Amino acid sequence: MAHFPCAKEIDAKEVLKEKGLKSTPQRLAVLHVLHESTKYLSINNILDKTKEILPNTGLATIYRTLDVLADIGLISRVHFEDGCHTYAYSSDSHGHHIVCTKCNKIMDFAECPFEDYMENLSKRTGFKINNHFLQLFGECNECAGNAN
Amino acid sequence: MAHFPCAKEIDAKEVLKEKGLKSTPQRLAVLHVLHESTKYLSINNILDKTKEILPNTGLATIYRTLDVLADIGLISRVHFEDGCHTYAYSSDSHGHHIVCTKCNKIMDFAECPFEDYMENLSKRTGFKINNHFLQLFGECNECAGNAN
DNA sequence: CCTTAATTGAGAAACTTTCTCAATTATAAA
DNA sequence: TTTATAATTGAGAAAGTTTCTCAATTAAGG
Ligand SMILES: [Zn+2]
Ligand SMILES: [Zn+2]
Ligand SMILES: [Zn+2]
Ligand SMILES: [Zn+2]
Repeated sequence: MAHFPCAKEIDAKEVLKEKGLKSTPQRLAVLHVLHESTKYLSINNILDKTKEILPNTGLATIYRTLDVLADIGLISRVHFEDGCHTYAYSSDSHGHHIVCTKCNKIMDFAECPFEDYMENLSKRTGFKINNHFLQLFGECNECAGNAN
Repeated sequence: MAHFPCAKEIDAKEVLKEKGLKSTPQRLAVLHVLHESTKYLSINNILDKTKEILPNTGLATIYRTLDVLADIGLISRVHFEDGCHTYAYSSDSHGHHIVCTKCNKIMDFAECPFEDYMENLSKRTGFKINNHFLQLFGECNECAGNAN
């Protein structure tokens, strides 16, 4: 709630406009919730936090909004080996995530180690590679430091 | 159906035994279905194909079996940017997949380009990286060659 | 063979996601 | 400013997915 709207949310209005989409309070609120969080959030996490800003927000709107924001690259879906459908803010359209498996903290890193590797792999496999999905799991410095 | 059981399925019996799990016809049939397929398969794909071998197989058994096989590394879950929960055979426990987005064909490649990169990234982010998830999307040689 | 604990099938229950539609609202044109 | 319009929303119903329960079955070891 602290600083709303912030620069990122003003940018978002531009992106929405470019795509011919409306800048609704619901969309900005959901984006704000994800932007403010250092952890990945489930659908229900997002609904609850969005309702703190806009109490009447409906669940269907959350689903629709997350699809819209993910499609235009303002947020990312976060996948886990045994189930997915959580979401996180994405600071960069080519952002990969590191997830702390202890406290759920999430960090995105923009640079990508794949550019070279791709061509090589393309040749060997015969696949024309268009896209990739990378996610790292581990422990953040706080959690790795703690004995618990 | 062609060659059942094949070498891979005999190996699977060993792995199940090591873990104290029973080698049931259902588990071997599901593994066979995934092993035989060149494409990733949804839960319902797997149920249908398993029923061709064991007609009474129940849906709950498919869910339970996929969890077991994935936990012991004989198969992998395949994730997509906008939804997941499909499955594929995994020839290697550190196997990453390339998925053809036109025909759903899937190929796993065992070698991993990350070993070096990890340490570097660990230092910069402060995360202790334990695990990673990588998947590539593109077009297989057949699909890339065809105009359609 | 027996025994025993693990596994299964079936359907119920719980949970998640999508759909429908009337009411509302952001936007741009007048 | 108003006004017109198409996009978006909330609510609840519907559809779809996953998990649970439990009696019956069965794999595996003695
Ligand atoms: Zn942490
Ligand atoms: Zn990348
Ligand atoms: Zn293909
Ligand atoms: Zn790897």
